[in-house]
Amino acid sequence: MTLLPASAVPATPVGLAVDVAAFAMHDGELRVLLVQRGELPHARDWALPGGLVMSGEELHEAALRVLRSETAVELEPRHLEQFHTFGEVGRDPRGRIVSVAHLAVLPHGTVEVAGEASGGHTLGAGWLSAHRPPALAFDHQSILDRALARLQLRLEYANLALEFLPETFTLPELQGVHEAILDRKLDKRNFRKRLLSQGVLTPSGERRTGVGRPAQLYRKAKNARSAAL
Amino acid sequence: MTLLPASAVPATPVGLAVDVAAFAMHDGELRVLLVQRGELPHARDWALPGGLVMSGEELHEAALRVLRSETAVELEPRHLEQFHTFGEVGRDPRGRIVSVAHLAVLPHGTVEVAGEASGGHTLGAGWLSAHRPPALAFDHQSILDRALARLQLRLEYANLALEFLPETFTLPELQGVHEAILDRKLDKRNFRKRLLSQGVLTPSGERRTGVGRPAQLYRKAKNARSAAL
DNA sequence: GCAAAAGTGTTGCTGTTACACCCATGA
DNA sequence: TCATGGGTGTAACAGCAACACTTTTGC
Repeated sequence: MTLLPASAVPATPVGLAVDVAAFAMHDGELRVLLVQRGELPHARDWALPGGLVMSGEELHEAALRVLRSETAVELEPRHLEQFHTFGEVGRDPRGRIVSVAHLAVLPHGTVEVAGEASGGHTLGAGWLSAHRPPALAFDHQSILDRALARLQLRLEYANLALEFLPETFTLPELQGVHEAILDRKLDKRNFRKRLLSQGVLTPSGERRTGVGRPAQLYRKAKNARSAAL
Repeated sequence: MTLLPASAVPATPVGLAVDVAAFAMHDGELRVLLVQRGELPHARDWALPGGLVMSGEELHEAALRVLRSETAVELEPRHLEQFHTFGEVGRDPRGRIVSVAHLAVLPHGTVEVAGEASGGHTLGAGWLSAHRPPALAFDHQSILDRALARLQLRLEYANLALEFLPETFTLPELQGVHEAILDRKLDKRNFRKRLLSQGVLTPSGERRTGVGRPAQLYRKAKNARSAAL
């Protein structure tokens, strides 16, 4: 910290931004929130929501603001976490911009509202396939890749899958979330054994009826971690 | 990214810095490189080397520059990795400074040279106990805590312990590095079994003689990972 | 009674822990 | 020969992967 003049902070010509990879489940698929750019560079391409950090603003506040302003919807993430900072010199043709990338998880149902929105500089917003997205602007594909990797990590260490679901849910539903995030099928018996032995789920007594045999409903147990490293 | 005017990058009044937690082994102990501040705030307190990022400079280049300029020594890290970005509004009394924290590993022997140095604004630099450091300036204790946690993680996922040692080393020496990083004793037999079964070590044929029974020397195998998430 | 989805156990493998004695060398 | 540190094996346990059939409901 000693290269800093003791007086005031010099305005370095390095712009600081946040980008947000916000995930939710829709149609049994993992979706990511993307905005379609309305201006150059990369006009009409899809991009992660992002924007410059303001001076009095915490990083996570900037992430929330950006999420809301670019989608015109009051999104309430269940989880928000910084996961990497992207600062390669050539990553943005407009100048030197370093971006702190965030991972957000939005609960079930969120996906309904954000079909069409119009921030100032976007053509719209949408929830698109996270594993097979369209071509993305800037280095946003790298950011998304890394966000997915972190999300997959968090399945093991925290129980982040729970945050994608409503308060009560069935085990097959939870398994579906894991499968969507990992992008592969899991064994039903092993999954149940593992999850139930962790003791983070409590049966609600109710059952969900519908097609086929009714399923036990569970909810998150009182003692559930959420953060790690 | 859409809150950015398409023209040029506005100079946000947010300063971007890097801080570096550089580790090395000395006297069988894990040490971290600290500089003693020569000016306010926190004059005479110890701090991690750090400084503002310049506009054309990659983040890791800034980390290397800061490491060198504040210690007046040509340090050649074996590993350098960004691990978290610290941006809390009140973390620096001089203004809004967001800092991308880096973890560096320096090889055995490095510790000899950096006893006394004099960058412009420091009283000196030194390698101090990483697990029991003196009081640190700003939020540098939080940064160090997180750096240690990441370093411990990297013992499992990469084989970062190897980077602390010279090209050839004995198994007890390697175990010593693990113990110093984890700050606890390990079982000799289990450690050997685990490391040898990983196949990342190849015996060099030579033995190290000295006190007691001579020890087999090993070197890093050709196929060794170094990075993960 | 049939379609659809929920639920259930066992076996083998692999990795981890705990634990105590003998071996090779230099002084 | 003794002090010093290097090197070795086994048994219990936990966690994980593979694998197929029965149960409950709605129609």
